[in-house]
Amino acid sequence: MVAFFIEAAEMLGVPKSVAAIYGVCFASPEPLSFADIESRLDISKGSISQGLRVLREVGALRLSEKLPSAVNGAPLSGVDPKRRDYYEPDLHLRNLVTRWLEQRLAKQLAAGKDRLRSIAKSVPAGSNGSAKVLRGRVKTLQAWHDQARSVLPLVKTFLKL
Amino acid sequence: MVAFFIEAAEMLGVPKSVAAIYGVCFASPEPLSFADIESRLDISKGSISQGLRVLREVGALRLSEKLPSAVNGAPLSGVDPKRRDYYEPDLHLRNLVTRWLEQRLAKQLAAGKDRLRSIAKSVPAGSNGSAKVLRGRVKTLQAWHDQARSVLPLVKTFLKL
DNA sequence: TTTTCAGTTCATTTTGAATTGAAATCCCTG
DNA sequence: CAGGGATTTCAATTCAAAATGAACTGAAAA
Repeated sequence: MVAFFIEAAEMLGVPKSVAAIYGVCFASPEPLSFADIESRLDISKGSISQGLRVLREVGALRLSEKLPSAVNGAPLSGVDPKRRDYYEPDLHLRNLVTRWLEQRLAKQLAAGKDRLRSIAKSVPAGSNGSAKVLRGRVKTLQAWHDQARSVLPLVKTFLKL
Repeated sequence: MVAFFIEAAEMLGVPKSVAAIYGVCFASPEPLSFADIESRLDISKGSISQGLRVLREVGALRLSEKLPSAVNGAPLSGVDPKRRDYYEPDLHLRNLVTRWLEQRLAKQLAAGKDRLRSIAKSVPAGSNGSAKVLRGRVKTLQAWHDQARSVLPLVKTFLKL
């Protein structure tokens, strides 16, 4: 399961450790504590702390209010559970993906739009061959860019159904 | 223009140098030689050579058969053009994007499918709370995965119009 | 044939993001 | 409020991907 998330994350440019943390939490029926994660993942405390922060910020994990019940009779080691935070996945992958699209794609597309505008302005106006070619190129870029922007909401809509 | 491509590339996980090379070629009305690229980009020969190879392999650039005509009266420096290769952008951006989707996304999604299947098999069958939760999680994952797979062709279609 | 130039290769270096680990901080509890 | 464990912080380290550049290849020119 962890591997599954790591692979997916790699493709989206999310650090492995973050993916792994989300992975173990997602794969656990009971909320996990910091220590639980540490013991399952062979990752430094520092990374875990940071990873948890990111995941909380993004809304991928949330603090579970109810303490994990001692499932299967296992009495939850000897530690006082009240002193730890327990994390569980916030189960709307949908929202995660949407948010990701929003952040990485939408932002970049917006920036690109401005840049393209200024590029367009700087293209020579002449009617000789070169100028024509260049204007054509810019047009191509703009067309592609517009398409990308119009696909975005489409995808978002689709993922919501 | 180069910056535009570099930004886009960063998001897709393409090396900067490669994006830059494509950028200058895309931005030039005349095909460019190795030396032209070198002079415009402050990038080492090695990187240029490798970048050109990648871009050729991917079909993003092609060798131009016609030598660049001495445009604007500029007599094309003093060098013998016959000894150089000249590159011009080839694939429509559309196709580039499609190909990228095909390679990175489609491949990963296919792999994920198998992995998910084997995950599903390994989930305990019991009817206690934990088992139920776990089965639910796997279901969620599968649903999400299916959605992703169904969005892909949609996007491809859309980008073709 | 020798020379010269265009381009390639690949071992090495650089770079920057991810990770670590140890010190600092927080906060519960006696 | 002191002690101590849980978490955070952040400077230093690691590590993989990317870039470099010197040595090499091969083809054309002299």
